[in-house]
Amino acid sequence: MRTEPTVATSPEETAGRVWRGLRALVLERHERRKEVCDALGMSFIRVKALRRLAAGPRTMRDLAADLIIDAPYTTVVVDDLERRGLVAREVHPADRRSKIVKVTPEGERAARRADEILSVPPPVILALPAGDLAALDRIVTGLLGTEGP
Amino acid sequence: MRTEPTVATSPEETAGRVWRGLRALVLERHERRKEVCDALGMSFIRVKALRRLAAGPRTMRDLAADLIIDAPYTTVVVDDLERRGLVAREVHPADRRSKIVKVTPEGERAARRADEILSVPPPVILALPAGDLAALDRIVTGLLGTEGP
DNA sequence: ACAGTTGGTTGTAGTCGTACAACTAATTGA
DNA sequence: TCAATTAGTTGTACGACTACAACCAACTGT
Repeated sequence: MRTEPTVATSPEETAGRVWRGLRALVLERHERRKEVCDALGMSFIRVKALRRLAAGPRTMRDLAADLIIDAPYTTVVVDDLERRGLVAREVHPADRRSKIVKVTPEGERAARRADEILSVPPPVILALPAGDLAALDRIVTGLLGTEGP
Repeated sequence: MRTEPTVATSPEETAGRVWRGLRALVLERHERRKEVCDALGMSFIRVKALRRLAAGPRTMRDLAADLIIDAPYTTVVVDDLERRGLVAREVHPADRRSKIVKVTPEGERAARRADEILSVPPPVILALPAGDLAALDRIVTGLLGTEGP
């Protein structure tokens, strides 16, 4: 496998180019937000909330922290999802102030649908030679592993 | 260099995992929008407009197409950038209806500043082994090349 | 027991972006 | 020449998100 630099040699420069490239790929060429929002008929923050909740029930407080939105707006978002029958609030057994928000079966389906849309890789990635795809897979997995959760 | 799949073997599955990983990396872990907006004191669409114009003068119409916003809002955005002294409108020599928008020297500086912020790669990418970084560079460059401009 | 804190809700106000309608000025084509 | 089109501007209305203030109910520590 060729590993010579594409243009520049300095690691900083290369890393910068790689990063700009990744941003272009994800943000400029293959943004799927509109697509999911249209498909589910809701704003992206609601989609994010739904997917987050599908990953596991959470309190309002934790959901707010995950989405980086404040408590009042979390109420608005969850109210809306609840009205649609996609999530349900339950009182926390150990703290009656707190609510645990769970996805309903229908919410589960909607979240999975969103995941599917967001997961569809752009054709260029699918068209990658097997070796490159495997290398990319290994590197990206590593990049995610060495960070946060 | 190891090229064995990280988990699954099917190319579709691998491509899906890679794509989700790239999205997570760019959108969830290292979103720089807020940072640039704070630094330049303007909304992200204005930053986008400025960077686009810094890449070369354009008519209002073309700028609107680039940013995927409608004509009236383009006027609002360019008005704002012009009030800040970052861009200037000139009448198109061959069509007096049309305006050509150019960045001023100050606009040029602001755009470069935005580029710098957006280009700073996350530490994990900088920490990549030289071989992986080179491979990533080559693959990403290829991915961008096989698509649009 | 009770002051202080926390989880959640309600309401209000402001910004940002989207979508139209309506208009002027300039250009184009029959 | 003149109707139709195009480039840009102005204005208006709306939805989505942000940020506060104020509030209630429930919990905590002393």
